[in-house]
Amino acid sequence: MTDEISKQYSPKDVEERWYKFWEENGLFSSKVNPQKKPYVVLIPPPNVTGILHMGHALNNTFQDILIRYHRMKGLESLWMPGTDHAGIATQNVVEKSIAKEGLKRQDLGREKFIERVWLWKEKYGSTIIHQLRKIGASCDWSRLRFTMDEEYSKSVVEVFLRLYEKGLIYRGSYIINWCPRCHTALSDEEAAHQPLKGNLYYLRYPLNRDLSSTRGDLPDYIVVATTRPETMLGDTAIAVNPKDKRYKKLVGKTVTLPLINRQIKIIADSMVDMEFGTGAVKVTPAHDPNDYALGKKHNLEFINVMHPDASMNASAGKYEGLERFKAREKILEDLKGMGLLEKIAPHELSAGHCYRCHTIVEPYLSKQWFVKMAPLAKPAIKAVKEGKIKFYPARWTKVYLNWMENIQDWCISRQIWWGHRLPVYYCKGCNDEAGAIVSGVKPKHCPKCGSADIYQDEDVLDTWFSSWLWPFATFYWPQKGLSPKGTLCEEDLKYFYPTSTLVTAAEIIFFWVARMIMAGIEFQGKIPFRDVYIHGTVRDAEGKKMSKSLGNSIDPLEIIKEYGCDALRFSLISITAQGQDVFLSKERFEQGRNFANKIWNASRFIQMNLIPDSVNSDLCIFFKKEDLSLVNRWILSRFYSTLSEVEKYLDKFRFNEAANSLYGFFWHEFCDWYLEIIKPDISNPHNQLIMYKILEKSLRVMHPFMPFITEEIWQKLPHEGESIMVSSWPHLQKQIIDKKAEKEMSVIFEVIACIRNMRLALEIPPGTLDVGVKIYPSDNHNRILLESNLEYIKSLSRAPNLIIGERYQGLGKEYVNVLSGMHISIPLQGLVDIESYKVKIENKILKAQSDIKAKKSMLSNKDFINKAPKEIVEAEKDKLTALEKEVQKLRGVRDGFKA
RNA sequence: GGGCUCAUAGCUCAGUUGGUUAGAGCGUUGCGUUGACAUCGCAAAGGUCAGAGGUUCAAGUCCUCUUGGGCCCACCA
Repeated sequence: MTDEISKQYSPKDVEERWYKFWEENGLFSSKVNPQKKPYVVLIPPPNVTGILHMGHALNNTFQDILIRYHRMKGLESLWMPGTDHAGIATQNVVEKSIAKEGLKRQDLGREKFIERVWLWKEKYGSTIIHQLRKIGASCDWSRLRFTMDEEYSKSVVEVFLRLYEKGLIYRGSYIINWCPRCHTALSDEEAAHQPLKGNLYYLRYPLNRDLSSTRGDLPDYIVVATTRPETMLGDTAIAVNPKDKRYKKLVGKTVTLPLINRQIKIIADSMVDMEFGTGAVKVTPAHDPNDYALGKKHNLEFINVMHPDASMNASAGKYEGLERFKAREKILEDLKGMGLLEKIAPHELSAGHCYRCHTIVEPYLSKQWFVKMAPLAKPAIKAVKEGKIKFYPARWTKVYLNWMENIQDWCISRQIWWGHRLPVYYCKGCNDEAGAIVSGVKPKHCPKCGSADIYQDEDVLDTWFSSWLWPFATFYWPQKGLSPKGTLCEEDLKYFYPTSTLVTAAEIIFFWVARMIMAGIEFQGKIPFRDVYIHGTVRDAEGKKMSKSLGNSIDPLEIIKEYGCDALRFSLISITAQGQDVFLSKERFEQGRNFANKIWNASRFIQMNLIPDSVNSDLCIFFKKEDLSLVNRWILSRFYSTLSEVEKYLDKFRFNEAANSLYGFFWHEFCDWYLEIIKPDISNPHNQLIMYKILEKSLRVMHPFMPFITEEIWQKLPHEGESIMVSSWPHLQKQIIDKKAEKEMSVIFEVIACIRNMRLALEIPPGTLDVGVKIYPSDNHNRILLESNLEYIKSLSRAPNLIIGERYQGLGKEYVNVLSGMHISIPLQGLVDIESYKVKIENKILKAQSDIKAKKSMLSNKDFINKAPKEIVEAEKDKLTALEKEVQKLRGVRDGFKA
């Protein structure tokens, strides 16, 4: 039967089989259970347009580890999954898809277009949900939500109404970020500022001499500097700093705006930076936020010169119809022809780009809906300051607070079709846009004039206006009773909210995390989660962000195909230090694959050597620790030490440390040492029991990291229960941690390493060379070595026969190596390179002597003796003694060479 | 302009509140396969912890500055 186990772990069928088993047996699902404490993680809902990339793989592996870990620890673990309707992104995708049929959304009309989006969503929207299954995500799929679900939309409307009633939602004309390609307003966060190589254009605006009463000592022009010359068509003033001597005389004068020939005033305002450009700034109140403020303050005219697609409109005169950058060229050309273009200087600037299509956004005056944020931010700041919500790593706290303390109002209306329609209506009869009717349902009659001719606001809400409700809208708030999925809305909310841990990337702290905290406190009166773990960004080997458009991405599904899911997960986790960016190359996944294979083969070895009934549970419980051999006590101790570390690291979100701790234990301690040592005596009942126990428990601890291989092996071993994923996390038995045994084993490792070194250094071929170990009678190493049954070394190194203690006498004439407390010797006849070995010993002596010198000077320092903790001082003293002893022995060895 | 972050072995990176001889993976070199695993084992070489100063009995770790990368925020026309 054991012959059937393949020499190599092949993940393919294993992964599919067990995932199906888990899902079909309902092991992912969770429900209200008063007996247990809940542990809840909300998935950052991927966009329905999403395709699984490495960032998802990393993000969701962290979450799955936490969920599986806490589930095994006996908590009611819920990983709430779902997708985001991603307004602009999805609309763009569908627009592209209908473009293949030669259609624009306007050709279809709103209703038909939305139908197409839903069709698209049904067909492709769950791609990423299926892909998440491939990485082993143990989400409760029965609870899957979508931010455009009918029920979810009710939460969105409810929130809008409540905020409106509180006076926190208002409508107004302001300068917003406008994406001319997507045809919609964007929030400040959605307009990502990126450096741009541009120019600073110096334009001459002719001064109106005829209106001045001066003697002609005025210049012909006032020169303004701008990066966006096309907006000059909308200029309604020029501003200078009142302190600026250069322009003092000009304040109050007028200029003729070239090309348009509008008369505009020169005004003074302290907002103007005298250092920049010429110190005179053109003011375009409808196309720049600063100018807008100036316009309000100085009562200027607001002239919008662009259409929503950023082509010039009628106010642009003869430039009407030109696209903004074409208009720029033309205007510059014309100004140049008129001698009004003074110079062009290269200028680095930063401009907002649409985060969906990367078009340069246009600051644009338009009527939009906003949420007043300051009142919402206040308690959310407090919650974090009081430590109710903690960020890991902690430095993100500052980023969060800094943003929250300077928070701006949130533009929430979007001029697209795919999304939650604003619950706002207008009466055609009144024809009064200011008299908006905010209502959850369409009013039958206008409250003012009684007209039934009522229409809904065309705009939809920002996608994030639904995402920020994720922590409670997923539990159907504010609904009561039975949900469409058969869950109890209020009970669920009460039990699962607040959630436990949020795992996400830094990019969406403002978009999502901060806003969820505000919404949670505002609408539930409670924070939405306790811990926020912010992980790094996945980058390629050159440090570039992995993205499809750059063509540098590594497809996680390809990696799963080639190396297996557990390999993908383990490699990702083990190389990702807390909060640091990850630099990935394909080779990184070999480590995970190799580890999986190691686990596989160690298990295979154990299964091949496991005697039936030797590990039944009766036997397991009734053994006395003292009866166990040193190596068994040692491996038990190391297991529980490792377990303790893994728990400590997981609780602190130091996933890589936890993974590496496990890796080191299982591979280098359990496989390399323990299994090799017990191999010759593997049928010993104690050895049988302990090797099985350590394997089985290790599998459980490794399960959250590598769910598939651990399940596959666990099922083949004697086990209780239906699946490792619902087995219990090993209980940390601190009393089994045996520092003494660990120390004693380290002596043995030292002896063995020493012998191996000697053999290699002396180029002794593998064989049956006798090695003598002489132990000083007074030294307790004697006991350790005798007890440890060093015979095992024979099989380990395939080299020497070891002779211990008295039998050493007369065996070899020369000592060739020393350890504290013992001499190890090999007879020298016939050996080759003694000279090089002597050099090595000489070097060792020199090193030890220099260490001694350093230690002595340390110990003669009164401050050290007085101020350092006693243990440190004692330890240093011991070290000095040991070093001195070693030098003495090394000299003995060196002088012992006579051959 | 403000803030964050990084610089440690040939490469990619760990290193927790300062306290043994600074670690891992990959790579390199040497040795090793008759029954767990060559996706393996044993070992070796390789580091003035970016530079300068400071605090301390003690600094890779804390502070200041410098140099060189990366990121975020901000209304520099």
